Amino acid sequence: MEKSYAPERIEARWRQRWEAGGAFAPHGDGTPFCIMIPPPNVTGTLHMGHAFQDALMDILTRWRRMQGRAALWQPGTDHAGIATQMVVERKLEREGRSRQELGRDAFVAEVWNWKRESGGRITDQLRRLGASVDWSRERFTMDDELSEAVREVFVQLYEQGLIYRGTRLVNWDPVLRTALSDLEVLASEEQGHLWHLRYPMAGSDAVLTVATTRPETMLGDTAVAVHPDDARYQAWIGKSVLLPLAEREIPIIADDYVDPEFGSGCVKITPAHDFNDYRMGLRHDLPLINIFTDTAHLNDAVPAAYRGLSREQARERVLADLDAQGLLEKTENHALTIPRGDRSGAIVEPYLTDQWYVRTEPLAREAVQAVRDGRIRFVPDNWSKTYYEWMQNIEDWCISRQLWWGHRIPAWYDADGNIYVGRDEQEVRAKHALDANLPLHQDEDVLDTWFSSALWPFSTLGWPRKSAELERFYPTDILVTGFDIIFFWVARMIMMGLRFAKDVPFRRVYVHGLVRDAHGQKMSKSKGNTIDPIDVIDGIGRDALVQKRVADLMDPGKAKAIGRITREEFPEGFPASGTDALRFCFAAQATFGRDVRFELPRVLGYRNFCNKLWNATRFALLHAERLDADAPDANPGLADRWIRHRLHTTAQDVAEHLEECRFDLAAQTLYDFVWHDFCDWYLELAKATLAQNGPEAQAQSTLQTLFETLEDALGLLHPFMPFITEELCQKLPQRQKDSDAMLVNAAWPQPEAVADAEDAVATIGWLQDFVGGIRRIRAEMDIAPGRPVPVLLDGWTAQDQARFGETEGWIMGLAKPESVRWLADGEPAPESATALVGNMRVLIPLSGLIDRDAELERLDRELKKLEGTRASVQGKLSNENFVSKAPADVVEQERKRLAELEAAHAQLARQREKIKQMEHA
RNA sequence: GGGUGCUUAGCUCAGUUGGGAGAGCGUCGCCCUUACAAGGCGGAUGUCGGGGGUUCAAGUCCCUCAGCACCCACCA
Repeated sequence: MEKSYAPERIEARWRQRWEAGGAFAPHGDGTPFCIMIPPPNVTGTLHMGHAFQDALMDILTRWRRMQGRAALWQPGTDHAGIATQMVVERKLEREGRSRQELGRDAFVAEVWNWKRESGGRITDQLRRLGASVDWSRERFTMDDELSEAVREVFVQLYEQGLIYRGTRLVNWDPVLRTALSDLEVLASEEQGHLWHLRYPMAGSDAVLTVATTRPETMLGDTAVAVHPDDARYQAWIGKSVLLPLAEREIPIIADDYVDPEFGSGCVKITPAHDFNDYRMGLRHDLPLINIFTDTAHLNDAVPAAYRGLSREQARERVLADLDAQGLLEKTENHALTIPRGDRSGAIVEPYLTDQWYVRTEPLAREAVQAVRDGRIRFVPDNWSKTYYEWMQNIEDWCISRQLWWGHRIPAWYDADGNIYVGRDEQEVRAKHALDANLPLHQDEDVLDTWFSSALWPFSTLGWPRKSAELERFYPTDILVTGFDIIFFWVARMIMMGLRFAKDVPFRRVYVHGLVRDAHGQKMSKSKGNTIDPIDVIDGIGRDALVQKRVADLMDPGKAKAIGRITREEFPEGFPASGTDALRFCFAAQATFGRDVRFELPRVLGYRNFCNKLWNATRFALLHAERLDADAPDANPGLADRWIRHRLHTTAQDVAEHLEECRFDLAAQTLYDFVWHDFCDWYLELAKATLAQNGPEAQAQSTLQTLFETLEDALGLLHPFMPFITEELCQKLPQRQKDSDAMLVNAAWPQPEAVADAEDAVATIGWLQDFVGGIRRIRAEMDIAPGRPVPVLLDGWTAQDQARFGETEGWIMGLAKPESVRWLADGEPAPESATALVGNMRVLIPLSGLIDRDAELERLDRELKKLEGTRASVQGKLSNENFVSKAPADVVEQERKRLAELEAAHAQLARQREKIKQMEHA
């Protein structure tokens, strides 16, 4: 066995063997357990967020599988409409081609090609993480079966009156030239201006001043509004102004919406290009004048001079022209929120179009109820508040997109514009008894990507067929996802699941935080602070890392700064940490309600943990030959009982934490057990036992405990660190017999409770104090660990003697005293350094070894600490209220504690006095 | 304007129903002790953001202020 752990040597082998062995398909007839992977973009690459999320899902899946559940982790990818279309369009652009040039069919074929080429990348990366998804069930949102589910849901919703086509203002992305849902629009706080424009009164010399942040839209104004109670404008209501430049007369109306305090108290109304104005237009029956093309250039509805200008050009031109006419009163700086498309970054334009909508209110009502009555639980629970908040204010969902990549809307039109919705053209013709010669054309638009994602929990399982998988695995057990898509995805899955699969899609939703960089910054390509999880696993050189970060930057000017910062932060690049260390790191960081900062040193810490585990196994294997499988069961020794008890409680705690999705606590518990209990103490104790010439039965008991504990620890760690645990487990002597048995298929360890654990815990604790005391004196007095020192014991009890009798061999091995002598009652001790074990004093005589002043200083420090604690306990106990009101057991505990503190203090004080006197003598 | 979360050691974070402030990393000292120097042993380090309240007792519950972050929202 290699002296050090080298992850790259073991991971590929096990990935291959697990998959070949069909380990990831659900098997057995245990209670089903199912997790749906949030399908990543098919052409995307794995980022830290995925790795984090996938690590957690895999921990749950592997754990449940080991518990005997028929576990299915359903994999697959999403077609990601806009994102994928943009990527392919950009690729075409580089090749000097364009989507429009190709035409729809050729373009879609091009995207499929792209998907075939690059679609395997993210699934390969998922494999690298050790994700135990059932690859045989991999799905894609545009698979035939899933597309069928999409059409089925669309048709049924339409028939239920929950899908309709409507003409309204939508969020229009003029760069992508498609409608967007509300969720795809992000508000960004930006610095702008507030322009005060003068609108002359019709048939009068007076002017009305309106304030606006978008002067270019004035060409589409169809009214000016004031507050009905605003004294300044009472006389004007009902009259009209002459709209400058456009030379149209528009009315002055009164509406509560207007805030008299803001600007001039007078608002221009552009119903076709502003959501508020649109609503006001409806209230006052105002005409709508659309002045934009779908690329946000001015159209023919404006005077010839402005036609064809972009929004930006139009603004300048309008302002200049107004100014020239003396109609620009003033310009103020003004901060405002600007809506931008989440993909393109373009300023979104409210734009009047025909789109398809889902009526969400009835669906949302059912979806809220499912969370209210606990059929779905958010973990942590506070996310349910966010969910309610949104669901109660939900707007209808615009589901049509003017894209080519996606599920085409199953609606057909005849020449008269009649709409026919159906599963396919044939069905539509049959259903509406349409003549075979009547020309029909299908809606050009595709559905919002999230429409098919919303069906994922049941479409992947075979719906609308009543498949066995659907029957077995739906509702799924838990969804693991980020808070950023609660609205996009989680809420919509709940709505669709309840309506079509007739039950909740999952029973719990575990919401994790965002993975940020070490400084708490969001990772992004443009900031140049992204970290590829695969690079953490395999390691990457500094220069390669820099190169990766500066490649394909939107703003190449940033390359230099990014390079500098990267070199500074990672002068050595990343060392290879291995998948297990990365996974364990994620688990350890997965606490509730907090984003996680990814710090390389922490991963390295867990790589060291892997190495520790590796070497602990190596140690055990050195003794494998001595293990006699046929040895009769001996009475387990003290240390054996102690470690078995610790193993038992560890296993229980880990399972409890996992039930509650406290991955951090589970990981911490395992880390502590393996490193501190098993390696630091038990292996050292076992070493001593095995080295001594004691009875062979005792050695065999130790060996049995050693190997069994190690095997169980590997089992408990397996969901977190699948590769190294599988590798090490195979090497254990008890595993050698059955070479086909893999840990991935093993049962979750359930170590037995130890009957007389209390005694073992107390005695080992006593031993730890004893050994620790001597070590501390050595360390502080600069006595080399190997140098033998005589030890005297004073103030001991029969119990101390009994315990020493049980642990003498270990103490001699671990603390290396030259000799141990029990002082008789009243026997004078030489001046010594002191440690306390309970009330017994462990003394190491000063002669020649110990610095008297240093020991006095040390004692003073100890005494001061004791005095501080003592004072606080005394304070409590001398408080009558505490004694009378606190529970009796708490009071009793404090009394006991005070007695202990006082005894300890007395012992040390006595010791100090002694040294002091001897000094004077 | 509504809503949520965070503030604990130099750094990153645990601290479950109120009852002796913890871990990892870093740091300091000693040690290449035959599983592991990616290691061992030991040490130091905290007005638990500020203020107020409830309580015998508050990092933990309540109020308030401050700072940071995020989400939602139609003020031109």
